[in-house]
Amino acid sequence: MRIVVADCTVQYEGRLNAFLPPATRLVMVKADGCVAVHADGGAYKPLNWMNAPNDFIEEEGRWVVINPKGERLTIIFNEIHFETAMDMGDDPGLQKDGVEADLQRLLAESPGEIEEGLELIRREYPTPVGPVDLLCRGADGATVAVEIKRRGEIDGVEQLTRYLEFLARDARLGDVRGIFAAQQVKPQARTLAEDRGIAWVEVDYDKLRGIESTRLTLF
Amino acid sequence: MRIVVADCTVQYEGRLNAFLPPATRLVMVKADGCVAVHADGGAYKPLNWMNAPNDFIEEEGRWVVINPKGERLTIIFNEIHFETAMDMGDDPGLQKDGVEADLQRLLAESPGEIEEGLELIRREYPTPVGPVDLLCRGADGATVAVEIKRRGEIDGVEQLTRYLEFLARDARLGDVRGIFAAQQVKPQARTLAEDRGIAWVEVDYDKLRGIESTRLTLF
DNA sequence: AGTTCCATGTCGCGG
DNA sequence: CCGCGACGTGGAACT
Repeated sequence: MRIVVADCTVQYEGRLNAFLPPATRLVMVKADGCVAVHADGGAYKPLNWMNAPNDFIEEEGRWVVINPKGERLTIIFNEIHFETAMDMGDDPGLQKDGVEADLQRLLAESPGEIEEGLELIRREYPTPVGPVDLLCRGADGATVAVEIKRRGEIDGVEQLTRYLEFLARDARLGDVRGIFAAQQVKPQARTLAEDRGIAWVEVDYDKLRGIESTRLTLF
Repeated sequence: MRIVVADCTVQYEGRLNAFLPPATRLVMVKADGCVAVHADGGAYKPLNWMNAPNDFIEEEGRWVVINPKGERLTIIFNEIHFETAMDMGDDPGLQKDGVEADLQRLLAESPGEIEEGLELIRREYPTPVGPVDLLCRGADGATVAVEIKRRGEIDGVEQLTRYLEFLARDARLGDVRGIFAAQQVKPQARTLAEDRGIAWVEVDYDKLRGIESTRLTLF
């Protein structure tokens, strides 16, 4: 990784055009060739950047970075205050727990936590407009499409609505209804779901993880 | 801005849990108190971060960063390879051209580029579910709602559908139809639009900008 | 503060 | 390689 702190101007021409007037900024070049220009504030996002892979033209006081799509970043260095480079080696990467995939897996193992008596038919049931997270059978005999989100917002309800439109056309499935399951369901999403006859339910991730660990202990 | 290059492990507990095994990384602390942990690769996004504002507890070989929502980032430094700090001052900020607002402005000036004979009634026409980008009159006399996106995807069609539902109830507007305009319209968005009787069109930003510069030259 | 919507979104997976 | 959906989405504008 290479780090330069300098007074510079920056121009980006690509998906849009953007320009940075002269000021002191940090320019970071990573081992994979990506470039980021950071101000001393404004969260983790750089003011300007180019993702790898890049062609890198280095001239006196001027860098031109071009990617295969023809986007171009030009950095003009007025004065360099500080510069260093170092080798950091590969990174083992980030381990995550608690994303939507984890939630879906836990609910597939315990569909009864969504609704009493619910049983899984299959995960990722395909439709022409995308896969239904969980296709289930309800205690009432109906086919139940479950859409799972970490945060339940209006577009999740729209998504489930589209699935239900298509599932309803499939005579083999019989009666079809929908359940919108999320760790948190926003008020507007509740309203829209209810308006469309879709049930919604908030699920407790920690409780599900508890159920899983109990199950793993048993077997 | 403060920069530390160190062998470290990092843990985040908040909206999810995430863990970084020991490796050499760059830790950046900006003047506003935000923290970012970068590997030497993987685009501009840090592996882990905390946005400002933060409480910052600095102990020997260990930083704990806590935000008002109770999310927590813990960095344990095994070995520090390099450290520096510098004052970079305020940044004048980024100037952009070519975002959705610019596209909307250009299309408002040249609605005929969306459809032959189209004339603007007004921009940001209000409805109870949000403003319609452009409300126009078609050559056929119909009222035309235009939704503009840089990249036309399925949500944009949903959005326009909601507007059309409301506009259709307003008797003063007469016949109402919709056009989905974007620099690029994705296949699924095309399909959904056609299914709902909504026209879609791809527009050329550079051509529009050419038309504008011609117009500015003329007057 | 809460909500909505854009973004050079980025990222990862599957066809 | 493209399409599609999740993301600790972030961030800004507006209520």
